[in-house]
Amino acid sequence: MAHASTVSDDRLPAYLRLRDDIARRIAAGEWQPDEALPSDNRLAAEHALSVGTVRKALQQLSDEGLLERRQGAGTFLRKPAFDATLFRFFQVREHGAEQSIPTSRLISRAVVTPTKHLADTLGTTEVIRIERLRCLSEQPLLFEEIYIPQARFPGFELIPAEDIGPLLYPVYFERFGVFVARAEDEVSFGTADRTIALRLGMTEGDPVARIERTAFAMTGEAIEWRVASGRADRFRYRSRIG
Amino acid sequence: MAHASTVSDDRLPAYLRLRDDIARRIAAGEWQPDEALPSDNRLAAEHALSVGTVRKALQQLSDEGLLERRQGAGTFLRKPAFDATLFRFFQVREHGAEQSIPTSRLISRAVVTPTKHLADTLGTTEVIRIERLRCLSEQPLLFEEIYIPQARFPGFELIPAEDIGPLLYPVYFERFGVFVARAEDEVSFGTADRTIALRLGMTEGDPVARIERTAFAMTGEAIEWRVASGRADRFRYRSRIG
DNA sequence: GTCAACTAGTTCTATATAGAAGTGCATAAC
DNA sequence: GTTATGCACTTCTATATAGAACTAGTTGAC
Repeated sequence: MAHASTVSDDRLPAYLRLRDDIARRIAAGEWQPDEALPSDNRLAAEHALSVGTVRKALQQLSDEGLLERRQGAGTFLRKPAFDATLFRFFQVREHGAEQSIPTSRLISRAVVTPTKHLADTLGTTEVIRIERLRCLSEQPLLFEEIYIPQARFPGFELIPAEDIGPLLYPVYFERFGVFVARAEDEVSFGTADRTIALRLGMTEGDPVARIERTAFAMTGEAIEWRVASGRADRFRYRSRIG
Repeated sequence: MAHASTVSDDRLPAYLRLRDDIARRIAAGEWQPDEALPSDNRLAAEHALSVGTVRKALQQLSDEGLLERRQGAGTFLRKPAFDATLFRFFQVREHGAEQSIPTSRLISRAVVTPTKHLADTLGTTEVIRIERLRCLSEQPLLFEEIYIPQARFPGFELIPAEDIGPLLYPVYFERFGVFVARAEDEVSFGTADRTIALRLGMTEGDPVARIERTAFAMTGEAIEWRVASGRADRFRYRSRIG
């Protein structure tokens, strides 16, 4: 097989080492979304483990949301539900209107030198800066500055803009194998500076809501830092606790 | 034993029925925080199940955060970490100051007739309304209106104010056996009306941040609805996703 | 008194096995 | 053609067992 470039700690129990191994193979793109993995029995035979141990590893990956186990059918790679979990804020509060996904427009992409705070959180001094504007029915809603480490996303600034959809995390995953497992948001309130006012079509000093987000990979390292600004009077942020 | 007033569906697998049974006994206060539950072997014998099945039930409760399993020591009821999970917003953003828990002052408690929206979410027409003001070093920070169903919290309005600490969820749990398992927050920005401005010592029309929270019990029913308002310029809300 | 060794009891890991429950496809019946 | 039936295969449930890893208290040596 020899599919593992790095190897789990030998002192870890077998089911955890198997979990890590499968997680790596998922990240390496060995299976496509909705494609069935080998069955419990096959995996047990291949790894010389008992079925119970294999089940324990797969169950954990299923709990973590990477896999989906369908009784009678098989174990499938789940296509990450990015929208539901990581892109659920900023619903426009119209009267009866249901939330629709805003359109996205890339404004700029460039390699920049980060501030010290940014360099610390991303752990590198070479980052790519992305500016993006989200609109809903032609109305500018949200202006985003996004920073990602160049080492993990080589050539991101060269991807044709039309290949980048309204959501970035799928792009991270499909083109760079980087899976966003967790994120931390921080919501605060402020006023529009010159550039934000320009982008959002407001006047300087108007109230804006700001979301600072740090996104983490499964390994725990910070993968992205972004700050999004939008009109405060339209802002609505939902969060589930527990 | 006969400790179960209601009983799980017979069609459910045994490990789930056991999980429900133990969850009920926890809610009924059968064990104190940090007190050890019976061992896997004892539970297996008492319920005429195998140890593996018992372990599966306890593991699930451990995943849900109700229990804590310590190898070699036993299985313990976890004291709910209310502060960390459910009361972590509204940090004052001073320069180097670490966050400290604000003091709380109850302003009023009364049985009121709810609005239609409120009656729908709480599922009753008899609710108790609580007004509360949170301060940090004498500075008013946050004004809260809290609504709870009278049926689940009978006599809450009669509890001496000095018996109610700075956090409500422990009171819900200890005096009424209601455990807040989950909550949904919704953050938005607006302007201060007359009463809010009065409570918070600001002038009418100043920007305020608003957090609407619906809290749910383990059974899934809504247990509390509250709206908290605070100065927008001091506001900072943290949220963890994934 | 102090410290080490032992011990009973606990959870954790791993294996093996049997059958139930569900899926998807091929084949047969009509 | 359409509908059953059967079958191979999958995951799920439940049991049993053996030993490892760990905890907390007791006993014993000094």
